[in-house]
Amino acid sequence: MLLTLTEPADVQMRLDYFETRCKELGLRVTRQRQEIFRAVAQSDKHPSAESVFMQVRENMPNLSLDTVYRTLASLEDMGLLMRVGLSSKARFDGDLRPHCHFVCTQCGEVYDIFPQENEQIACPLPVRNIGEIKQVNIQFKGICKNCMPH
Amino acid sequence: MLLTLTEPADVQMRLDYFETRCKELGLRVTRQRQEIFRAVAQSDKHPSAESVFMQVRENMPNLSLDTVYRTLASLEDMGLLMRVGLSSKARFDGDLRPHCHFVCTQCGEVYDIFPQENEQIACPLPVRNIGEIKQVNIQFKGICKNCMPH
DNA sequence: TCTTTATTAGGAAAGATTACGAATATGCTT
DNA sequence: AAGCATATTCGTAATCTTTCCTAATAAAGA
Repeated sequence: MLLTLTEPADVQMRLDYFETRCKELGLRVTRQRQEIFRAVAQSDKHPSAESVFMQVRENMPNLSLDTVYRTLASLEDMGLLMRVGLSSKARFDGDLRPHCHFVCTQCGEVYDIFPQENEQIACPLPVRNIGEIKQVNIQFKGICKNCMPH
Repeated sequence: MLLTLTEPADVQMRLDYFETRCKELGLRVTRQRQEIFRAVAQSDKHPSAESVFMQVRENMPNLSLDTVYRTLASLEDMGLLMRVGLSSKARFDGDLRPHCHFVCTQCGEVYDIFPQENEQIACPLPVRNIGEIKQVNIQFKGICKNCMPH
């Protein structure tokens, strides 16, 4: 299968936006942040922290793994990249009726969301070209009412 | 908020189905498996491995954590429960256009799925009652074509 | 250039999950 | 009911992923 690589121009635009965003938020534009963001922005491979670390390290041998984790988390907070999946701790659900989950990023609580009668969850997308689906997982992330500053 | 607890009768039905399923697959119905499955089946709290461990341990002080992890994984394979979220390793995506992911449970590869022009991803569900949504995550799990026994 | 202070490197610690060998108990057979 | 074969479990150690801590570093404004 052919994967379309992100255009360099596009990456440059994103890097520019990254700098803008940093300045907006009063965050320093360090070389580490730039390179780490670039590594994710120009990849189609959904890299792990470890693989970002390996790649950026080629040009920055002193980069620490902690910095990668810290930076990826802050880039996520800044809305510059998204984390695929959830937190590092597995949670289980014995209820197999089709439903979604709302995960509170503050307290970690997981809420069930059952679709209304007339609502369809299933998204009939061109997934079948990729493989055989065994399971669908729809998650919302946000702040739950308990954690909201009333 | 009031959470409806799963009916006991329902749990008993699930336990029966659990036994049937074990026998179908030639797996032994051990007390550990029963109790671990029961703990998840009768909970609305999306428990973690650790909390299942703690709970079942009250009546089985010798239960080992390894057994909990092993059993939860096999129950997932058997289709008796689902794992909320993904694997233990975080993956990141710099592409913020709305799209879904297909995760191959065999090789771990993550594929992007972009919706067609006329397709809507967003599911307008009663999520707003729970909190403020920051992000939506739609994942498909299955076996990708590369890993399928052609 | 100088100063302030956010950020990083490096290693150690914590947290979550898995691996391993000896002991146990299930399901089958008699 | 007893015995057997072997899948499963226990207990602990090891691994893997992520986070914490402190001195050193470097970005941004004066």
